[in-house]
Amino acid sequence: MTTSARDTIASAFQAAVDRAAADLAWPDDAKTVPVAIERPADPANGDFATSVALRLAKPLKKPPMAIAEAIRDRVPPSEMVASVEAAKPGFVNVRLSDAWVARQAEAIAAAGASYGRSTRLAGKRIQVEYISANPTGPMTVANARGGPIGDVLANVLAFAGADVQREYYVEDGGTQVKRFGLSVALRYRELFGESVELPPDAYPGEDVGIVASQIKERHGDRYRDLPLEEQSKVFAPMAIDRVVADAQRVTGKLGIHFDTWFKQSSLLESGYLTETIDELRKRGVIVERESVIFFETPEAVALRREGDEGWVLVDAQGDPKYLGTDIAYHRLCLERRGFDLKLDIWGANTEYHLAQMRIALPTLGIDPARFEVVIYQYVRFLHEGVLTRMGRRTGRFLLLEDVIDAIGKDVVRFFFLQASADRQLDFDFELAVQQSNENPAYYVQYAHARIASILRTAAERGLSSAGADVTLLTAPAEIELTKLLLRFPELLDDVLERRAPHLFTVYAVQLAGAFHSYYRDHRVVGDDASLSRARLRLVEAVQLTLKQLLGLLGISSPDKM
RNA sequence: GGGCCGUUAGCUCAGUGGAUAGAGCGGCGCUCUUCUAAAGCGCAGGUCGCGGGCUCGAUCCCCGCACGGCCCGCCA
Repeated sequence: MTTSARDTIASAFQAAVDRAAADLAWPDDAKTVPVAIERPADPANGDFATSVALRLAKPLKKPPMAIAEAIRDRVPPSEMVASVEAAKPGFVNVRLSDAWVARQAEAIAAAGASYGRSTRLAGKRIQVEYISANPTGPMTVANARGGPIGDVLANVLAFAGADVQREYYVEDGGTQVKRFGLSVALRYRELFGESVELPPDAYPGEDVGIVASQIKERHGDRYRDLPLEEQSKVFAPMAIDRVVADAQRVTGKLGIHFDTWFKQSSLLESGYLTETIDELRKRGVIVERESVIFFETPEAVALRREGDEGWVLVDAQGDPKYLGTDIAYHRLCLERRGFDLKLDIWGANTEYHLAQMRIALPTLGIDPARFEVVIYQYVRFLHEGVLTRMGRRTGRFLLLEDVIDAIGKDVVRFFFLQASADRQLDFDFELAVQQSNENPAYYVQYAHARIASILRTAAERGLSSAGADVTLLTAPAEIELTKLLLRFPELLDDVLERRAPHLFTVYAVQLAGAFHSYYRDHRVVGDDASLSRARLRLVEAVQLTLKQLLGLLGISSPDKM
């Protein structure tokens, strides 16, 4: 269980403001001003600061510096704080005590694998659903982006004590699947020398042909004389099984291991969609026109474009449509499967669907706060020198597995987690291969391996950190490095709060850089045995933090490189 | 027509109201008889897309515009 230094200082600021408010009889509206804590960019301004005095100046009608001084004088004394200052134009700056910081190196190293862990989400059951690519083709770099994002968020939630289930939703029940079956059937016929014409909505990718050949290898001409429609029906599930098996292999290569591969077809077979529609009907949000079942509320109507027929849940043939199925699926997870929260990772093209879901789920009495979605922008790739959107339906894509095989899972994961999900990514395969040895992922791993090397050397010389006196850590670089370690718990809070796993990579590079720099200038295993022990303890803390980070990122922590 | 995301160094990107805007790669120049040079240090490189506004203070919030991507299906 780890409380961040930031939280501790924030409480101190809050206490100081509360006391000032009481002592000086501040009016009530002063209490609405949040006591925000920030980290000054310039170390000359200390380690933490609050600008609350500047914000209070107007409601209190007093000069900000006077308010800052009043707050400064009421910050409770603490062994962790070396100084509290009021600074122009009205900041209150706190500097941590070097001695306290140095002692944290010991605390961190002693915490071991529990460093950063908390129980704040204990008892919460959370399903994280990610990737869930249509089972109609191989995993591409485009749909892979949700993988690391979802996986790392799942890791962090679990690290904070949540009971997390990782789910891959296999959408094997829809129209696209029928098309896929048809495309495979046509390719199957082609293998027997028939000349076939692909309809415009068929899948053009070569992977379809591969599935067809696999079926032919396995079953020969057994299905050759069936009518096309029959072939499509027979081949669709076979093809999907193959694709799902591939997805399991490829996600496994990425270090992603799902707890459940939930089939949409099982939901449909269970009758839960019908039951859900009945419930929606009871709640008065269903209309039927010409045998088509629509979801309809004033909000839904308002969102529709002019001329739009409505939101179809089930068509006139009785075939369930995506919105209908997805409402039932989410209801199943939140009402029957017992999750307190469902966190989905979706691609950018689902924006409209998300708006629909946000309207539909509350009509079933589901608290909207229990359904959260992280949307990520698309990955484009360089195709014949031009940036192209990937799409299986266009047959233009870059296979995830090829990329993993070429540059390794650690680099792939790191790459996807460097940019915020909001930002579109461009992937240049050639460049990625070319630069795979000059990669920030290696930079971070190398720091871990270097420390392992130091520890080996120490062991050879019979030296260990046992009984280390970390108060000997007084060099500025040692204090700075330890302060950086103290940011790790803050970072966990930020990643959780913002659902922003990319913050980990940014910090990891920063921490690795600080260590590499320290390494050059400070001999860890040296002539002075007590100083060596203290420094060993520090680098153990650094290594441990790196290991926690890499573990959360799902990247290996090598002892040798 | 409406909506969502983006626009920061040559390139890829951090920085979600604070004090002098950062990193990696690329460029130039240094540093290995050393606990791992997959590293370190230095230099060069910016009208934070443009124009307004709110604010003591804006790369960050609001409005407008431009550019790029995505969405507005009885596809998923």
